[in-house]
Amino acid sequence: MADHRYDPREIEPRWQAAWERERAWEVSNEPDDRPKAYVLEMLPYPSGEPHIGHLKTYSVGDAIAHFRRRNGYRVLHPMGYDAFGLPAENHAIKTGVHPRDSTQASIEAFQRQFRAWGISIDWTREFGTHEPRYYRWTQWIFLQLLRRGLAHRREAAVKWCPNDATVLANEQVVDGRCERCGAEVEVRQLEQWFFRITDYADRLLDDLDSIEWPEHVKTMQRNWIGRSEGAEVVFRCEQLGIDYPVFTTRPDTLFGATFFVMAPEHPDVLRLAAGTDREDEVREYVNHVLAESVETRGDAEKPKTGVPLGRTVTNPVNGEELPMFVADYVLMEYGTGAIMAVPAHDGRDHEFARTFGLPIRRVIECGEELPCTGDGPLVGSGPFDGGHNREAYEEIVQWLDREGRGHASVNYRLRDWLVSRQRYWGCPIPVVYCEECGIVPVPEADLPVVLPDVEDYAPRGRSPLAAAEDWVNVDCPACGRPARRETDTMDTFVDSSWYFLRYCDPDNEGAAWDREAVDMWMPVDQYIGGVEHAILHLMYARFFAKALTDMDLLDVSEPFRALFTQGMVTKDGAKMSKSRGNTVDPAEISDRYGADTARCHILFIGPPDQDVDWSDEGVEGTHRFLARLWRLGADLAGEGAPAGPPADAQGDDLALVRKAHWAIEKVTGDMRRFAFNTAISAVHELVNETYRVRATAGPGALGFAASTAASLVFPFAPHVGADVFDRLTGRAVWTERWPEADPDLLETDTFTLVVQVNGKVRDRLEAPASASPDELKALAREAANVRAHVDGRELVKEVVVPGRLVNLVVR
RNA sequence: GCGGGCGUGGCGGAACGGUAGACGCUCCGGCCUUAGGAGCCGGUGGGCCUGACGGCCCGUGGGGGUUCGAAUCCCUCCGCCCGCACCA
Repeated sequence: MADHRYDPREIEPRWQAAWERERAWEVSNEPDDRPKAYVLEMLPYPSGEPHIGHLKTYSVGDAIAHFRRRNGYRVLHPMGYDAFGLPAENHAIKTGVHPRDSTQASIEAFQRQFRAWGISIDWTREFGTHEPRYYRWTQWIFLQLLRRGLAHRREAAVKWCPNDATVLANEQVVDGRCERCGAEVEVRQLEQWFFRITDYADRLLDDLDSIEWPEHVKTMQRNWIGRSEGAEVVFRCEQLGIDYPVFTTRPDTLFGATFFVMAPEHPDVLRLAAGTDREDEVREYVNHVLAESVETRGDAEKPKTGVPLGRTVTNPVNGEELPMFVADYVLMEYGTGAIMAVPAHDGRDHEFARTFGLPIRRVIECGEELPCTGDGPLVGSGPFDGGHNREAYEEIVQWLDREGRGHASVNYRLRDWLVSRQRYWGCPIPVVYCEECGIVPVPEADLPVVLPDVEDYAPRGRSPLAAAEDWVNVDCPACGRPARRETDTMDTFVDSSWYFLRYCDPDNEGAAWDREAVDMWMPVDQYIGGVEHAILHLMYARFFAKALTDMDLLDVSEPFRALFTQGMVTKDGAKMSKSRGNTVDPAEISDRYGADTARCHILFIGPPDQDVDWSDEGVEGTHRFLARLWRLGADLAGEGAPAGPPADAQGDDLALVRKAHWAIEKVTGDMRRFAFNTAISAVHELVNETYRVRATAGPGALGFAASTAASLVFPFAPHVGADVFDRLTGRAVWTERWPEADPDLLETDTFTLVVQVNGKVRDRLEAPASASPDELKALAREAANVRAHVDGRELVKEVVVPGRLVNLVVR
């Protein structure tokens, strides 16, 4: 007789040991006859202990991995750590603990938790991105990009975080602040390493149509790439004999241009003003703007400022001389850093014109007040007058092209990816600077360039690596003369842009991956992670896949075929944070209730793609449910109940067997659409129903219902699922084929016919499933409560929905 | 400002255009028990009529529309959330 207490502390380690012993989740690279499925959750950044968000991500991913396995797939489900990064380094600055040590401690905490949660991971493929055996190949990829011209070094105005003393990628600046530490970001002119992600802008945009991603994530990526079609138009400054091209999306408004504006960073601004009476004023203005924080500068609400340059340019379409200005609302990094201003049809130009008393000339009759951006016939536009602006758009572009004054053009918001970081805890950039040879790549045979130990991690505006003199000074690989290593490290997003490839072949010492291994497993069939990576990581990884494919190192230009973004876990409706004191520690939950309860509950409380609120009361309910299932299984097993359904079940037996098949059908459908919350509800129903007929149903039906519940709950609560299934059947549920509902048992002899009169429910009655529409109508008309609403009125229509309802329309 | 999403009981949430509120939490009642914070069974949107069985009305943010029938589709307004934002 079983001990009748559900004891996860005994059950969970026992099954975890069994899975480890059997290497249940390991897959080899030897092909077999099963189709492959690569199920991957975004790799964790190891900092401290796992939080509740990790529990959710890996609970979702594990449910998918289990479901695929039991549907006959060979599932690759690996784990690793995104181990380089600022937090470990900042911690090192504060405490003196080497980032490697604090990172290692955190990795161990993650490993412990993931094992305690019973996540089905192939641990043989595990690695951290900070290990030389991994980052050797990150460096190798850098060299391949360098060779193809996709990595290059250039001076540019870049975002600088004064607190972290490093440059940042555009994507890491949020509202003018450093994404990591919140400090206001400055702009600095520095020479840095970039990846040419902009070369891939169109493909990054177009290929979104080929992948199964949430629409809102695709939209975010499209907006970030920000493709705009328009024209480049050349305005000439006759005084200096220089042509200034501008980008515009509105060539149709060219006759409405009344002035011309350049960005303060434009290299010609001071040169243009030189010698005019505006020279001092311009210099002062430019200095003032450059000192402004990105946040202040970017505020669209603040009043327009600017200074005349004392020069003019010629409008190519009508020969008009337009006064030139410098103003901070024009950005150097977009278009050409200069614009034609059409105050009648652009809000910002309008505002500027009003402030400076500049002419505003309407060129489109759109029937609205100025400034307007609507469509209509052109006016004041010379030969183009009267034509609709949409058509004039094309005609004007053609005219510009013919005259050699412009051409159709496309612009992107996307910038090249700035990858240098002046920080210690990252992957060293494998190049050497030689006075004779310039930038020299480290020979592939000399990789990895191992990150040296240093004493002082504090950033001083240059990488802490610069202090490691022994390491920095090397012989030039090309000419052998003394040279110096690059001391910047790579953005950690580089590390995570290819890790999913390394999982396919993690131990390869001769190459980043074996082509066959990667061709076999890639792409990732189901990727799971937080929506916070919708732009950064997901864009960079797509770029890498495309670049590597172009280099013939890979066959898949989209790395993640399907993406699932899970919502946040909140507490009391608010984001969890230590400062708010509303954190829920997943380790504490799984210690108290068991990992199954923790995992199952986080999936049960709401749709996994939405934000869900954690409640400490609610988790008791899930624990109760699992305990009920376990006790049911233990009791029935103790009574020797067979797990097979009775051959010709009747009465309660039949009803219960049907309920089990209903649950199979429901859970299977819900799994496919990631509706884990309703899938778990269906198992609740099956367990509840089994208890209800516990005294009257036969052991065969009861055993079948309980073992089916165990089988269905396994993807969410694998330990309980395995234990109950084993007790009832003696078999390993994880090797069992996912159950299939018997269509005959999903059908019933009768159904509840809902009868409506004028759309309102007036009665319900049991009707034979085989009844024809006419028979259903007849039944409906006879229903007692229906007659009270129908008698004495004219029946004008009868709507029949077979198997569901009849609606009688009366007047 | 532009783009996307959401709004359902006391709470989390269910509902191919077809029984609104599955399942869980909470609360209430019953059984079991020396006891029960254990377990098992039942009830739990609001209002009204009825002794009872049962019945009627209202109800998915507000208003309007399409439909035999709308939480679901369309229009409009309100509120909340997310992304982008002086991008020419």
